[in-house]
Amino acid sequence: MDNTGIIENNKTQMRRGVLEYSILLILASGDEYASSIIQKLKDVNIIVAEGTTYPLLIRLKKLGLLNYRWEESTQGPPRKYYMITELGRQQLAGLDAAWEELSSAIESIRKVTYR
Amino acid sequence: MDNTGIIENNKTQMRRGVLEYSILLILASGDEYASSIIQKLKDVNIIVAEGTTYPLLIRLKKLGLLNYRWEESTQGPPRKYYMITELGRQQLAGLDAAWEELSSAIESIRKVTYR
DNA sequence: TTTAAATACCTTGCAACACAAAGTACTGAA
DNA sequence: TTCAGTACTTTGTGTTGCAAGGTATTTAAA
Repeated sequence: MDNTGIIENNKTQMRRGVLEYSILLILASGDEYASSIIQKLKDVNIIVAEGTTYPLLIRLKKLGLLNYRWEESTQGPPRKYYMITELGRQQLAGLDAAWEELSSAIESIRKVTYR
Repeated sequence: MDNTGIIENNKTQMRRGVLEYSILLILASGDEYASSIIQKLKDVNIIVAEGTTYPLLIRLKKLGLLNYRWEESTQGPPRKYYMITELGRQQLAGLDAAWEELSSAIESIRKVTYR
């Protein structure tokens, strides 16, 4: 049995839960295109694949949390810059609360365990 | 479009990521049976369904992270007490690190956003 | 003795979604 | 005109949370 696999798999699971939240957070401080979002996440050790990010952005657009505009690049093909909508900001506030609730829940379980 | 649904769905996503971790944490401080684990999670506002918990415990058992023993109850049917194995404790240490990495990642993105 | 309520555990089918892999398209330099 | 770099997209697969429905045990009331 591959033990590192158990951990790796679980890191994926954890990442999963906060991906939408992270992306909304990033877009709340400025418009970005997909590759740049992926890079910003990588900078804080949240590794996410293209095949995850693109469909997710499309989904958030469909839900009305994001919009996008095309913008020329000086290097390479045009970029799809995503921006957060008013609805997106409202939802982000809810996710903020959800994150705080969750992390304080985990902290309280950890306290009991590592007394 | 049902907006509360977006949040609810995402809380589910977040929960998802930390479920195995929470359960290992709980079992690291003492043996418990499934209903009791569900209740302890509910106490810290992590709501998880039976249909999630039972298959998960079985999976963790198969992976060798948990074991169980049957124990009579003074009220109702016998209970399946789960206990964490040595391998489980090793994996838990890895999940601890993963959790700290993830939560500090989120905090650093939040700092940029809410300057 | 039968019925009901409480407790506990388990299974099935569905839907969501992360990701690897493969593909399309644009640009500029060799 | 070929290649490398950048960017966006789609398909298929595997995992897994959960609602719903089910089985089994115990105790107590009717």
